[in-house]
Amino acid sequence: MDTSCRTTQIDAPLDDDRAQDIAAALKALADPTRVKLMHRIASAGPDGVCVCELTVPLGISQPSVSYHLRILRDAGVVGSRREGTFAYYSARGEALHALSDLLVGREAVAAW
Amino acid sequence: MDTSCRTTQIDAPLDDDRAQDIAAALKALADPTRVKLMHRIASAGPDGVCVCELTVPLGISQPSVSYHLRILRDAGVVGSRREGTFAYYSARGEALHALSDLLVGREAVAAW
DNA sequence: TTGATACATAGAGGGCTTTCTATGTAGGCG
DNA sequence: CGCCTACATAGAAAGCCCTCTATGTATCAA
Repeated sequence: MDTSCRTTQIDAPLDDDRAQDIAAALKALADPTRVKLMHRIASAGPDGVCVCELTVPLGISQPSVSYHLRILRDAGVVGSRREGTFAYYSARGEALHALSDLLVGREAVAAW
Repeated sequence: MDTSCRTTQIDAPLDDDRAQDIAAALKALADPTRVKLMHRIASAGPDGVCVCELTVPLGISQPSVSYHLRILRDAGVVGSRREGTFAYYSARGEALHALSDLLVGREAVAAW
């Protein structure tokens, strides 16, 4: 008897580059500190939050906050704006929606 | 003149444990290999996909596939079922929806 | 029982991540 | 100018993640 696996797999495999991009976006959010940052940033209005409001309550050093904010910004999930010596970060709902849709297969480009 | 930061921050901070949980769930998906696995698993029907269908096309060793499948299962985004010597993995839409809702602030429990 | 197949687990190695301290840059005030 | 504040960057140390090979467990067939 033939005992080999018989699952039929018809779907095209997910492109390497696309998988990388998706993973990179998710990775940006996949850290407790950044989750907390996003919480604070997104719960602020569209004007965003001043960085100085983020440093103290998180219990990590200011450079660490800058490090994480950069990652969030590079991933496109937050935007930044300077005003004098202050920097304000705000959530980019567009990017978050795209990721959200991806998770439930609502994405235009085939995801999962 | 007072140049101190004036952003008002009224929201309650996000709980450490909750931030950890959210980050852990996202982290499970935040890897190119696991993104590809999810793509294949979710594009299969509710019966799931046989592991043997996942090992070959991903270009990594079988133990590595097992490693990633375990992470996805521990995170609750996939379920597994045994049938003889074969194992079938299927997507858990419920968990994926919860994460999806979280990203856009549609979550019942305060997130961001 | 003996052997083969499917999958999981263990342990090691290399690379990436996150943290810190120290320093750099830029704007506002006197 | 000279100093202070707000934020970013650099470099080092510690820990985690992902990969592999080797081995273990379970099911099925002969």
